[in-house]
Order: sequence, then C-alpha cells, then structure tokens
Amino acid sequence: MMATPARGMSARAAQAERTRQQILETAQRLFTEIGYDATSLQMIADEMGLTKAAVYYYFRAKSDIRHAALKPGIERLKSLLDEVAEMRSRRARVDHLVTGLVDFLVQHRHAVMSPAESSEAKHAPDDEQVHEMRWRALSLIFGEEPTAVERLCFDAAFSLPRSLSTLADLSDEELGEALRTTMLRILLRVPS
Amino acid sequence: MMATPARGMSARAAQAERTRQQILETAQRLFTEIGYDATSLQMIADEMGLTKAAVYYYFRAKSDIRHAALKPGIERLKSLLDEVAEMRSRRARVDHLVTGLVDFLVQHRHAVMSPAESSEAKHAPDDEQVHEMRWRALSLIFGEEPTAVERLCFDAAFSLPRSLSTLADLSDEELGEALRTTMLRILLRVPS
DNA sequence: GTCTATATATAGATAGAC
DNA sequence: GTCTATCTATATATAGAC
Repeated sequence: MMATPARGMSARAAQAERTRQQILETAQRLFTEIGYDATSLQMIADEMGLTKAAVYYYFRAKSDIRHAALKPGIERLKSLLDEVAEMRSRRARVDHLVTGLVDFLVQHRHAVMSPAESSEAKHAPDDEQVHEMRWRALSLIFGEEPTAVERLCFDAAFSLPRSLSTLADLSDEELGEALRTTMLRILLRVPS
Repeated sequence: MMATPARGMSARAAQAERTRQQILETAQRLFTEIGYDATSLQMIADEMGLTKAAVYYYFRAKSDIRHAALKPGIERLKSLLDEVAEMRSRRARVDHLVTGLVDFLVQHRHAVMSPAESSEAKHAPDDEQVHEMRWRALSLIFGEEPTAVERLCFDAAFSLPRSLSTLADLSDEELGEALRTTMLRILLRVPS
C-alpha cells in the first residue's frame, strides 16, 4: 500500500515493496492501454520479466491489482467531495471540484483507469463507491433533483477523463487548461 | 444481413433468418449490459435455450456477431456524415448531425454498443472505420485544426451515448429533447 | 522472494451424428 | 438446423521446490 518503503525496513523488504510497486505501475499502464479484461497476469509478468506465480506472491488476485490501482483516485475524489460539501456557493463548489479533479488527471494522465468498463464492474466494492460518489457530486452541483439536461451535462463533463489518450500531443499545462475550461463551460450556465 | 426474410424464401429458411436475428438481438443486449468481452457465446446460447454450436451455425465467430451488431450504427453514421458534408453553414451541419444521431440513439436506446471498450478494438475493421468517421465529424464541425477545447467539447458531446443506461427513467421524447439540447449547447458557441 | 509444475475452469471453435 | 462431444488455447490460481 505504501508508495515508498518505510524506515526500518530490511533491504529485502524494501526490494519487495519496490517490486510490488512496479507490478502495480505495469498493470495500471496495461489496464489503461488495452483494458482490464484484456490484460492477463501473464502479460504483466512477461513485461516485467517475472512469472505469473511471482505476481501472485504480491497480489492474491487480479482484482486486488485493480483495487490497488483504483485506490488513489477514489481516495482523492472522496476527500475532494468532502471539501466541496463545505462550500457555500455553487460556483465555488464547481470550481473546486473541477480544479481538483483536473490537477489529479493531469498528474496521472498516462495511467487513468475508468472504474467502469470491466467485467467486474458489478458488485465490486470499488465500483459501488464510485457510483455513490457520482451521485454525491451530481447533488452537490445540481441539487437533489437535477433535470435531464443537467444530468447529461454532468455526464458529458465527467466523461472527459476517457479522452485523455487522444490528447497525448498536449503538454501538461495545455491539457490542464483545456480540461478546466471545457468542464467549467459545460457545468456552469446550464439552460433550464 | 436482412432484417426480414425475403419473399420466396422457404419456411425453413425464414425460421433460420428469425433465429439469426434473435441471436443478434440477444447478443447486442448482453454486449450493452455487461460489455463485449464479458459476454460469452455460452451466455448467449443459454439465454436463448440453444447450444454454443447452434450459435456457431449462424455466426462463424464471436467477432462476426459484434460486426453485425455494429453495422447499422456505422452505416447510419456514414450516410449522416455524407449529408452533413454537403451543407454550407456550420450551424446547419451541427444541427443535422446532432438531430440525426439523437434520433438513431433514441430508437436504439436499449442496444447502443460503444464500438471501443472491447479487447478487439485494435485493428478490427469496424473500429478503424469508426475512428475515421470520428475524425471526419470533428473536421466538419470544427475545421481542419481544432483547438484543444474544441476537441474536448467534441468528445464530451459524443460521449453521451454511453450515458443512455443511466437515463432509463426518461421517455423517448424526454431523452431525445435532452440529448439534442445538451449536444447543441456543448458544440455551439465554443469559446476561443 | 521467485521459481516450476500443475490444477481447474472456461473461453472460442470444430467435427460429425441426427 | 440443432445437437453432443471434443479440441485447443488460455485464463486465474495454488502447491511446493529452491
């Protein structure tokens, strides 16, 4: 779970932690590039010069890798929504949510996994959480009873992470600015 | 390939055509609900009370079912773009594309398959075509050198088909109107 | 900590009976 | 036209040697 080996760890344990982290990064990249279902543990092992069994030493199941890969994004989104919930004006809420999300997206632009689009999407605890947060965000932005158009604007704006792969030619700054501008435009001034 | 058995067909052949069509509809529904990769031929066969081998009699491979399921949408989009290309004003082009697309989406709202999100997405001819049409549509709406924000607005608007499943509570009329309004709002009056 | 070897399940696909 | 039976490949996952 740790990004860096803790102090006091043996050299062996530190190496193990690095290996674990590398598996996670490799898996995350493959999930992003070709999708979760299409990524086999064999591919992950091959890319790292390990065997499947070695991968299983670090993760008990394929779904655990998915869980670990999704975790930082889920945590970030959760705390972002907590912060947003404290804000009074709608404008400030939208602004904070968009800015926070865009910053996270740009930082992880090459490893952004959409939680949906996996055959595990049903009943997996991660996806339950994402689903709940989606509802929470919708309420925070458009109130308890959003109109159909508002719901669509919400979906349109927050579907943009899926488009990251088609924007590889942009620098981090350009990408961030474009994402922020577009999301704000879609979410603010929605016609009734 | 035909939606209805042609005149002069034997009763046996007509029955075969119906079975083929039913397999297609069942598969399409499952592809939409749980995704292409997660749908096995066994599931399709089970839902219809057939065996896998029977399904293979009608379709030589799983990918052929996908191809047949995608075909109507691809054809519709292709002719729509041909029509749009003939129009002079940008406003008319956006209007015609959005209206045509929304009509198609509402009509097939329970069986809309996103061409991407399958492990076959690479090098499958269907996806090549969709990719080309995406570029063509982008050029028709925003010109040959769209800005980053314009590309994002394009993606946001045309990602909306993915949201159909979350709008099951709307009537066809409500859905169509909301889709049309939202897409037009996102695609028109994009800030420079 | 990483390996070989293997268990088990299921995928897509085919051959041939009826 | 639909079936049973089977093939082959590959998936996730485990046991136990080193």
